[in-house]
Amino acid sequence: MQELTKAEEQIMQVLWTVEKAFVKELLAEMNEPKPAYNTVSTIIRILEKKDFVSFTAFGKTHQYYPIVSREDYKTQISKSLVSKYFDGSFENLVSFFAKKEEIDLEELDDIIKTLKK
Amino acid sequence: MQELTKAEEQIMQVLWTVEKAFVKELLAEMNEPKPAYNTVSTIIRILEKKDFVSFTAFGKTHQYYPIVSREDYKTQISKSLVSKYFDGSFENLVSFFAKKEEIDLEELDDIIKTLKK
DNA sequence: ATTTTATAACTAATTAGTTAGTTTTATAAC
DNA sequence: GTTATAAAACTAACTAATTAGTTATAAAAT
Repeated sequence: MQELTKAEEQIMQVLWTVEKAFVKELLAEMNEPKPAYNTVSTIIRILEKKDFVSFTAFGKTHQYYPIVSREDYKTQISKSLVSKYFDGSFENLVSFFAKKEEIDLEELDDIIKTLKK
Repeated sequence: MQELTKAEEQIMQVLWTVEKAFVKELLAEMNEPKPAYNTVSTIIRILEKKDFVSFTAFGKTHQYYPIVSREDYKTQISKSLVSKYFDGSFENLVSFFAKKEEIDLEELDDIIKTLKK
């Protein structure tokens, strides 16, 4: 699986949210300043070539949908972050941010208890 | 703090490891295929402009060192990941990867116990 | 003092990514 | 059937990033 560029990621985030969409609909979901219709259209065709999206054709128009899930993509990029900055260990990441008090220990404790059941 | 491009990040990773270095030394630390000396030199000057590195001059030659720590940078990019993919919550990230069994629950429990002391 | 060497600085060339105009084509409206 | 419309496909222009050659300059060697 390849990495997404900034512009590609932006489109994917929208598509992951709406699950399927025509270019026009993607554009509608985007924040100002909106890119040109053709810009979105170009990027989605790049995403097609990268095998991140596919489409169903309705006559001439295409309804696009993700073929890489948000979950799979976030798994990949999280792992890449952990490998580059936390020695490949999620435990290191947790302990790093727990020390910085960015993670609540009680809450974490609850999460573990729930998962252990 | 700005984001690093791929090439910039590569140089920073080396510099963070060796703590201070002349261009020649950075190059020596890099894996094949090694870039040209001038490539490294250019990138480090970009990093200078971005305020990621500074240097001490020895006559004409510069010994570069990071002015943004690895810790600060990894904090930033981790937060950016969490905000984009985990709804801004580290707890979400932990629970996501715990469910995928990428994080060992016992180990996590130990970490929490240690930190609570 | 002149030549050599090593380095930073500058600059040019290339490649990757982004943006949007133009063209083509299928469908819809008349 | 011709014209209008809307979308994808193609393409060009632009911007950002990468790579490395050329130049200038300071220090070292002779």
